[in-house]
Amino acid sequence: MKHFIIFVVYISKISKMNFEQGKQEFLGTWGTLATQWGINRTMAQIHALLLISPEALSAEEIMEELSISRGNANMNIRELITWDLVKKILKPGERKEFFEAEKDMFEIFKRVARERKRREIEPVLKVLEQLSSIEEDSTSVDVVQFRKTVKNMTEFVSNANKTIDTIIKADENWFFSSIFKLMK
Amino acid sequence: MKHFIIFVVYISKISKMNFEQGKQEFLGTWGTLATQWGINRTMAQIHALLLISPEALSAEEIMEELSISRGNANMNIRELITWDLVKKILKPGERKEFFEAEKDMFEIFKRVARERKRREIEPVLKVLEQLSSIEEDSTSVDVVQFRKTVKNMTEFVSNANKTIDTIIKADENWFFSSIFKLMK
DNA sequence: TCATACTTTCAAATATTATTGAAACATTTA
DNA sequence: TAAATGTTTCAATAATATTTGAAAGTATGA
Repeated sequence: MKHFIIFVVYISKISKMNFEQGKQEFLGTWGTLATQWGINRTMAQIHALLLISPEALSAEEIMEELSISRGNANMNIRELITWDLVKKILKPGERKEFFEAEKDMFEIFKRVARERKRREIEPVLKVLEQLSSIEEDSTSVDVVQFRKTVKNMTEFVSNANKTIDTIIKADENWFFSSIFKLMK
Repeated sequence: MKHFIIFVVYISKISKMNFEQGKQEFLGTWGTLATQWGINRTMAQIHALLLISPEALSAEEIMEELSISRGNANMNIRELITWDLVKKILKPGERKEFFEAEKDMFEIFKRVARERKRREIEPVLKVLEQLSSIEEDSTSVDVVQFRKTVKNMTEFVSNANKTIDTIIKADENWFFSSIFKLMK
């Protein structure tokens, strides 16, 4: 009996979702996902909120909707702006700043790719380059395997880097249709 | 003068790197990178250590080399095994378990892609699916924009998911050469 | 079966990262 | 210029995630 009730509650929870619940679910899911991606929860939630918002929102409205502090909101909005995912809007006659998200998914993807490339891939390539020039003429298996690993990794990361450049320049339809042609 | 000395120290640091230093730099860099990717530092360092090691290593050797505790080593080795990046080796006559990493970079990339797809993309698709069925026949701009966002996102994530499937099945040379052909 | 050699678990300690909120700072308007 | 209205900063605090290490668990072989 107990299990039956739990089951009914569960079903009604997923099937009778209204707008407000759907919205909360969306913001929450996006936030959780972001955590796994090394982006912080709040930043992702603000972005998600702006994505589903037809109008640009003020810092106040964002704080209110997500129940977060002024400082937190400010920091993460700024960060979203440096990622080029959100822009500041000044409405004529209003003194307040408003914020609006880029809404095209492929565009979002490309901007995230560009930022991650800059922050992660490029520094790694620099280190790998340095490592390929260690001065050790030992022929021990350790050194040999180290060299081999560094070489393979450099090659791979450098190819991946070029691939990302391609994607960044690509147009969505062209990109996916090219990829899907490759599948056959 | 002070700056000159700092400069010389810096240059000698990057140019006179020997094997031991190079190794530490490699382990450290890989660990840092992993943090940004939502993977923990130790897991990445163990993987890196096994990558540059010509022989399979025991838990003891891993603990020793990375100065980590037994529990930590064990947890992260197990996690690497579930990601299919490391496998257990039983040497005949030895009672101890040894561990060995997959060394082919493209293979590593594919296995990480497979795992992340399973852990991140698929759950998100499930949520998006649910969200596209919210019962709200309001025609408010909010609801309209919400529907639009969910629809676009579903489409994009689903294409990305298929793309990852393609990559997982691909062979390295074929994949990169196809991508590079697209660039022209 | 028991001693031994090894692996796994998990609660507590530690380290890391995110968040708050009040104060400082900046800009606009009367 | 002062008051009003916003924005930004940052030290303190809270929340999360990682790590330790001792104890429990397991498999091996004499």
